[in-house]
Amino acid sequence: MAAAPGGSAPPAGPGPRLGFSTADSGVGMSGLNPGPAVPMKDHDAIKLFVGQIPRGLDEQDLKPLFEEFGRIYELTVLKDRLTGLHKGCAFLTYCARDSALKAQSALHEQKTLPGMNRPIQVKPAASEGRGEDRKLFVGMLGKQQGEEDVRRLFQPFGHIEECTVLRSPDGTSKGCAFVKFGSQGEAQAAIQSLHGSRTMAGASSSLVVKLADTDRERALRRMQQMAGQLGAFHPAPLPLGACGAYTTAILQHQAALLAAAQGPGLGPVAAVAAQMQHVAAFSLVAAPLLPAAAPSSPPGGGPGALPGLPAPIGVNGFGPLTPLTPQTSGQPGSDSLYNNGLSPYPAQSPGVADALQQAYAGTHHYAAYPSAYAPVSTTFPQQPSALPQQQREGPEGCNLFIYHLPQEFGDAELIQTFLPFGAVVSAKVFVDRATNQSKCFGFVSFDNPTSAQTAIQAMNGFQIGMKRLKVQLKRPKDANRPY
DNA sequence: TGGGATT
Repeated sequence: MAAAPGGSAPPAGPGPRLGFSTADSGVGMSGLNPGPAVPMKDHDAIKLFVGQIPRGLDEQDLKPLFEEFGRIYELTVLKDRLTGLHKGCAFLTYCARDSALKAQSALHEQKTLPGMNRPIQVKPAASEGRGEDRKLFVGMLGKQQGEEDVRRLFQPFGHIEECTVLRSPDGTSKGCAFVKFGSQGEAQAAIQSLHGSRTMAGASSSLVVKLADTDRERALRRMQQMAGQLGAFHPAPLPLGACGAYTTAILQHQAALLAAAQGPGLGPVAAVAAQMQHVAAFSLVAAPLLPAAAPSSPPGGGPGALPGLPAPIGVNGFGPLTPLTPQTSGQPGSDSLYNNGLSPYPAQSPGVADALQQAYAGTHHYAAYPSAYAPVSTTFPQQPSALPQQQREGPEGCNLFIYHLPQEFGDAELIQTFLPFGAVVSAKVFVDRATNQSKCFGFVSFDNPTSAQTAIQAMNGFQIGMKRLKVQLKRPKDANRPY
């Protein structure tokens, strides 16, 4: 085993030694390390767990049994740390990997030692994992870095069993790799030293070195990707309860646009109206969670007054702005959903525009609190149930660039904001990987250019606090390159 | 004002 650099010894186990060894797993152990010359063990040696050993047998007694499969590097009976009592099991490492495999196949559950009712257990120790705890995922590699470059980077930390750079079908690197070490300790040493330690040429962030996904995690990831593949967002699966004040206010704003569209034939705004029906249907799903709609419209042409829509439940159904439906305040659930138990919106019945201002002012107000009182994540709750979506661009003319987003805006809020204008294929707020902070811009893709144009019409210049949203078509990929 | 990935 190669020593880890920087003087930090890998925790996988002691090197060759005689006599006593210190436990590496919190159990007191006495060691046996046979042979006058200190034996070397193979870099790929396997540490075996041996179970169902009679309490009366110590290392010297067990040695002959196991030596017939090869030279023993280390054999240690596990003893209780406090009482020193034999725990009925041991760790066994042969010098050669092959010896371990032979011993396992010859002994594991094949014979029962005297006095035991169950057959002996001989199998790789849990600390050996199944490769999972010594296989690393490496991200943020430069696209030109190949296997050899990656090996050079990792070889100081131990023996590399596998090294694979992930590539697209056309052969270009995906900027990430798998590196499998001979031991867990080597893998951990590499993580400690390399993760975040440098930024590779051509990478957008510092090197990522972490344990690779387990099979289970991988399966989960696959499922999520499948779900993401289903494509455009349909309103129904989105958890509405997590909808934040901003989003709600924006929806109110959209409702205001609708209200302004009372006459026929207003083009894009009429398209919004069509989409709002979509949203109204959507809100039915969440209705049990939400305050009942006001039976009468608020003054000033509020959403309840919208003409031509099936039922006014939709817009009110979204709203945390309880002043619009004051009779609902105090209903179970509404406080925790919408007020964070902190500062209810003032009990008045403003017009939609006012409600908008209130919502933004309120949210900014929260953000000014010490984080212990009003963490941003409370205003915009995490949505563990929201599946990570596949990033997909829509057709030409369907992709929007949105700038001056509120700092707290996440993907979910972006989706909510633009959903009323059409089927959202993807929505992404850009996040600084180092700080996890939003960069306050993002992209939204629709499945048709009309939706995109409608969204620009409705939302470009929309004021939030001191800023106005900038909503425009995304520049084509190479528009920046002058030549 | 651009896509951070898991054989």
